[in-house]
Amino acid sequence: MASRKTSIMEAAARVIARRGVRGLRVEELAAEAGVSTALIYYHFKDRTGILRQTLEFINDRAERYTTERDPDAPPPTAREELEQTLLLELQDTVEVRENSTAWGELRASAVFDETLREDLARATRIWVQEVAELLGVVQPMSSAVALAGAAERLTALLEGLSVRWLSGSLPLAHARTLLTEAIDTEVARLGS
Amino acid sequence: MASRKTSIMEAAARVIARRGVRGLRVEELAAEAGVSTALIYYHFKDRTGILRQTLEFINDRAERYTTERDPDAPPPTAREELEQTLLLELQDTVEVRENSTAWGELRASAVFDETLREDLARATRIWVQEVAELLGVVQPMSSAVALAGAAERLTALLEGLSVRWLSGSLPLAHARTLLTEAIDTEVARLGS
DNA sequence: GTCTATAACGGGATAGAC
DNA sequence: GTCTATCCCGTTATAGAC
Repeated sequence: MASRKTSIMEAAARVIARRGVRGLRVEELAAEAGVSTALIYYHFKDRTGILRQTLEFINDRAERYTTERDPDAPPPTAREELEQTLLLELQDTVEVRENSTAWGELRASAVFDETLREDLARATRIWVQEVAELLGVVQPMSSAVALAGAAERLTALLEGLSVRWLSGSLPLAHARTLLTEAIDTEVARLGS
Repeated sequence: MASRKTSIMEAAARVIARRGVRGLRVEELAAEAGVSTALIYYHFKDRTGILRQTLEFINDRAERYTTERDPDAPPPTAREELEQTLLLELQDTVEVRENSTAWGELRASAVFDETLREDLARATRIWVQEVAELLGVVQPMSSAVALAGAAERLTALLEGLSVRWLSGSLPLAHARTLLTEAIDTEVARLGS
């Protein structure tokens, strides 16, 4: 049973996807959640508290959708797993949109907010490491440096494609194609 | 002689680089420019006017630094020109920082602001086209589609690397290395 | 826990003198 | 053209009833 607090965070995720972190108005959030602003301040200390806890909430959800998989399907090959992991972030579903939007906002905000940088850098490092490991399974003979480089390029490219998609400069299908081709290229590069 | 208005826009560029488009406070801009807020409203109709004209001003400057070149140096090869064009955006100079920051802000804002999207998409298209043409000189046998794809990947990657740099997740030198390697890879891909 | 009503404040914008 | 002083509104945050 989703608690009141949880449903407020769900509403906050929707508002953030619509207005951005910096565009979130407590009053709009209250309307979206169907509660009063006072209740929001009761559950979250202040505006910053709303943001902090909601971003954490969104991050937890992201881990879920990133790892969930149909239990009856044949186990994916390493290459398939790599593609799926990366392409998952380029999907037009509510959750992915909310998550990518929030991530992009976090990234953009960190340019001007020192306090966000460490968290963001750490999360980025973990993500890059994850992709590097998948690449290592696909191309086991590659050096650690080469794997790290490929992973950094692929994840940075994904971030770039993602904002272009969300900002209306690139159709989703095309973004997916471009990313798939980049994966091909990087895998080939590691193999040569 | 830089007019008062111009020096306000220069100050605005600095404030934007420090606080972002959405973080610009007219009062802070006034302090930075050493004038009163009223004078700012005298020269620029309103906050939006400040932003519009300053972004235009920044854009004009960008074209200058993108195309300026030492007249005594030997003419660059097509490959060099390609690398220089892209790597120019990854430099720790005041102007590039201001410009990349502003571009990133524009990109991030467009996710939530319909009115920015068209301009941004057009600017992106022009930039991609430019890079595609340079790639075409390096690899003349490539199809238009392949060139466009490579250009889209390289410019999207550059945007991704740029925010990572500005948000403190990636040292500048490393970003440059990653981009150079990506250029290598894309050029090789076109040649194969 | 949840609401209504309102205080408090930050920041955009303007009036009017010089 | 430029300043000082100030208005005014949107938004965050809280007081107090239920």
